[in-house]
Amino acid sequence: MAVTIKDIAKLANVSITTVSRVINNKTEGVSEETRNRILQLVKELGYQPNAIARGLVTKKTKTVGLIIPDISNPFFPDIARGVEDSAHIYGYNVFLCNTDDNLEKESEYINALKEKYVDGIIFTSSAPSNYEHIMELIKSGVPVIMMDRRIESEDIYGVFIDNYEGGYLATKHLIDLGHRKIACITGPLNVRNARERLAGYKKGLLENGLEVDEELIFEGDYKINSGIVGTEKLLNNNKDITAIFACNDLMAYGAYKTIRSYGYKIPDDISIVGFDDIQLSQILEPQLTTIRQPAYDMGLTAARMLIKLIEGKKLNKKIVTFKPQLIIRQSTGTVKEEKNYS
Amino acid sequence: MAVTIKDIAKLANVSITTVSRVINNKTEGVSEETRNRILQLVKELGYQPNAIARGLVTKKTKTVGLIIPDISNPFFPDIARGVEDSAHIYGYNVFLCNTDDNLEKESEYINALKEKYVDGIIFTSSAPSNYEHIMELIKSGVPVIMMDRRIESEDIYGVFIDNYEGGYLATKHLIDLGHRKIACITGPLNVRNARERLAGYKKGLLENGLEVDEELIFEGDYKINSGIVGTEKLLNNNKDITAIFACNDLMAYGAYKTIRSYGYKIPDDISIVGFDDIQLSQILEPQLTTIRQPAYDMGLTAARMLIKLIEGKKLNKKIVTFKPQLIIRQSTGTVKEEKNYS
DNA sequence: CTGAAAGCGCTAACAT
DNA sequence: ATGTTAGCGCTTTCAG
Repeated sequence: MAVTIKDIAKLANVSITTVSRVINNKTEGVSEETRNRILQLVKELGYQPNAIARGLVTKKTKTVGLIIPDISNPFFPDIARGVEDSAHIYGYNVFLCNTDDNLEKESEYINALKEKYVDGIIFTSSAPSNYEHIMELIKSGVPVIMMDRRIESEDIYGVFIDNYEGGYLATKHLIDLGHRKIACITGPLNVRNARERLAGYKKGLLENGLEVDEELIFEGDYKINSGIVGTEKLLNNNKDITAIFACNDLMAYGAYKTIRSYGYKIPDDISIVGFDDIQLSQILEPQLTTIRQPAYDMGLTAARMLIKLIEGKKLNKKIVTFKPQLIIRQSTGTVKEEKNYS
Repeated sequence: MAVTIKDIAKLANVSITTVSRVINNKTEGVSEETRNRILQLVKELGYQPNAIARGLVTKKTKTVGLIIPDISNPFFPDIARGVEDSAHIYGYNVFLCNTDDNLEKESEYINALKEKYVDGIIFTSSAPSNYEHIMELIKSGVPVIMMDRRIESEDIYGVFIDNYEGGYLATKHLIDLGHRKIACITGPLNVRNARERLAGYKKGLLENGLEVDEELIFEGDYKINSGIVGTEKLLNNNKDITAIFACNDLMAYGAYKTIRSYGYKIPDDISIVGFDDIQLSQILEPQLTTIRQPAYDMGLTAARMLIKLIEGKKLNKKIVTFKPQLIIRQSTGTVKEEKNYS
């Protein structure tokens, strides 16, 4: 068996309390001499504190849970990295949980994490409206930071992005370039951020004297394929579209594919704006113009907030909303005259 | 405080032992009647076992660690997902740890995970040759599965891919298409898999009567930028290159960039083969021909092996080596006559 | 079929 | 400055 506090105590001829004190850097109550003696032993024997035993008495495990839909979705690794980096700095480890937007799995993980006494949870829930399990979790006393996807409740902590503003920015950019027939491929509209991005799109249109044409709106699901299918539909029904706002980058990639297969050029024939700015959007040809979400920073912030909460510190704000940023690259351009007047 | 086994025992008028028995589904030793009474109480009170307390006595935590260089590197999310899925099936949770190929961080995480009594660890180490900390970890009794990057020791469990074969496959494909001047952008050569891919490349050349020209080999670091820089160097010094084997997809993307900025066409002027087959390689235009590593399956397998090990079951093989697969897409083509004879 | 008791390794009053 | 003691919530002999 591994060496314990008891072994050290015996060898140092002190009580386990004393050993515990020096292990935990309790400043007072131990003479320099005994402290050194113990530290020496600790090193010699390669003593490692048993976090499980410690957790049993302190009720703190220095462990947090990160519940997300899917780490293979390119939007999440950066978030996860931010969370983990931040956690690591403060001495926490993070449990990774993938729910596939499945409510049952969400509940399963919540239970598992509670049983393992995580100190807190960062949660990107798919729960569109049905978030009792989350409220219950919060009520049970576990600190929770909601992340990226907002639930309607007011009584939560969270890190989000201003999706409305993002949708607006994207649309405005397109309008500024002269586009008038601007289609929108939305996310799944039961998810709040999808509705917000769409609302931003509509605002952009309206504000510039353009009408919202439902024919130009296609409800996707944030996956590549719906970008492909959506663009096909849109293009087939509306020959005069000059621009598409895809509500995430993945669907923008799908749009690329369809547009190419139709023999159109980006941005000469059709401009595209995405949303997220995942790493590969800069690699694509042409590089994707998109609305950047600072995923890494959001992860960093969420973890920092969570740990403050855990450690009983005050938070200035319960909700941090990041500003989205328009990143202009090569997939958007001015409207070609011929098309404009055709 | 949360409800404990004790509370249940009191209310059910039985000892905690009995409660423990039904909680743990010990088949024998409890009458149907008491069992039901207890189960009823468990449900009513929302009892959740305390995994920490349990862990303290059983020395098992149903927890594993996953140590990788960087979850934001697109190669790792699929692996992580495989590991997590597999772990979840068996009731384990996984700690995500990013080391940035930093030996110190590796050791830090090893310590943290040991203190938290993880039942086992899946490890992609950057340790090129310097892997004492890993051997020590293994000696300390923690089951470890090495993953993706092989260390030289024989006395390990691991899940790898046949990198040699992969390098060979890539090169052979290019040769079959008529290429003779084939450059190679390698990974960091202190990493074994990079050396193996390079060796496979050389074998392909030699086997077909071509010479290995060191001028055509550039040592990269698996990151995009080294693909950019490497391709520049290669192209500047060797005007007659008709193909490049980039030892991972990320560097292939870099090569794309440079080749385009030079005004060349892929694959008409230069063919490219990558390695990994990360998700976005199908989205790129032209779609990348590459050597596929089944990342998700590798993760799945590693976790399954680890859990078998943890649970004391026999493993048929200590090392599982996956076969790489050539995925022919659009970035490779036959050599153009003019170029061939110029 | 059920229970009493010990103990996992540690922290935290409460002495001294 | 140091030690004694209780106990965190659970599993596990060992008895009955």
